[in-house]
Amino acid sequence: MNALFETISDSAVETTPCGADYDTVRSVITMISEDYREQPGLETIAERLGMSPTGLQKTFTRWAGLSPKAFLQAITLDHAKELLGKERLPVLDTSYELGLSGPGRLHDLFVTHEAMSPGEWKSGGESLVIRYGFHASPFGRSLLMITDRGLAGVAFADPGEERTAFEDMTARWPNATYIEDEPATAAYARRIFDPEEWSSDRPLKVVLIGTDFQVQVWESLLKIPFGKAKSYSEIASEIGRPNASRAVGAAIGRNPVSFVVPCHRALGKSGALTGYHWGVTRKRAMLGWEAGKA
DNA sequence: CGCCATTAGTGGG
DNA sequence: CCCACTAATGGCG
Repeated sequence: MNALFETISDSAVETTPCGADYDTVRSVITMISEDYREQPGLETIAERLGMSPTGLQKTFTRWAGLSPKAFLQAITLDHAKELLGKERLPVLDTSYELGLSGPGRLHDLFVTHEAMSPGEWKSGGESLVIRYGFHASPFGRSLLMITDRGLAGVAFADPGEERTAFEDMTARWPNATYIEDEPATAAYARRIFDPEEWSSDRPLKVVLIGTDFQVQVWESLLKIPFGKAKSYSEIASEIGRPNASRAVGAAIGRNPVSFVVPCHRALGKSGALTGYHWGVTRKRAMLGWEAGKA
């Protein structure tokens, strides 16, 4: 497929992922997945970005935990189908599965949640006080929004688009009071984006603000383990509306707590990445990033 | 067969 | 009316 990616052997790098790397990575992902006509190789991409191939390789690997080549494999249709995979129960070896349930969920961002129904945030969030701040994340700049009941919003922005992301979020609860409070949101940012900080002892408090249907869908997303995925129709069945897969898609698209409520783990039944509110490129990045940590 | 593109049916907001 | 869906269908290697 992309022969040039094989020319440079891996160099395992053990550094924590740095937010700035995402800009580089985003360009790479875009080039290899969207410029499919030319199929640029690592050397070409590095040149376009003004980097050396080895430098690019290092940056990419530091970010993803995966070489570009391996990353590419992790976001193919075949691999996506495997993520959807039918819980093939190894009938003979239950102990294996039990042993796996620990390490298998090692990398979950544990979340406790409560719902805030439209009745509660009536008239667009009249009495809702939301503090917000922008922070670096492995997926570009993120906008975090918190209430006294917990994390209410996570959005993403490409460079220069912060304003758009902010307006997107405030439009959801137009009458809420918004207070910039970066120090307050910074603690959340660290917790959310660094897997080292994930622990079941200290779950992250999230408040889901939406309709009953939406909240049901989002809760269902929270049950998908790290590094796995489900189809929209599976989720529809799970909440007892087997024919509502399209409505499920719409509800997932309205998920205000991106990444934390893992909307990137919802795929089309065929394994296709269909869509993502903050850009399919970012969805690819999240799935590939998870593949590198899983 | 497999891989598109098109169509019709779909349910929530 | 809009939509981050999907199963069915028909065309084309």
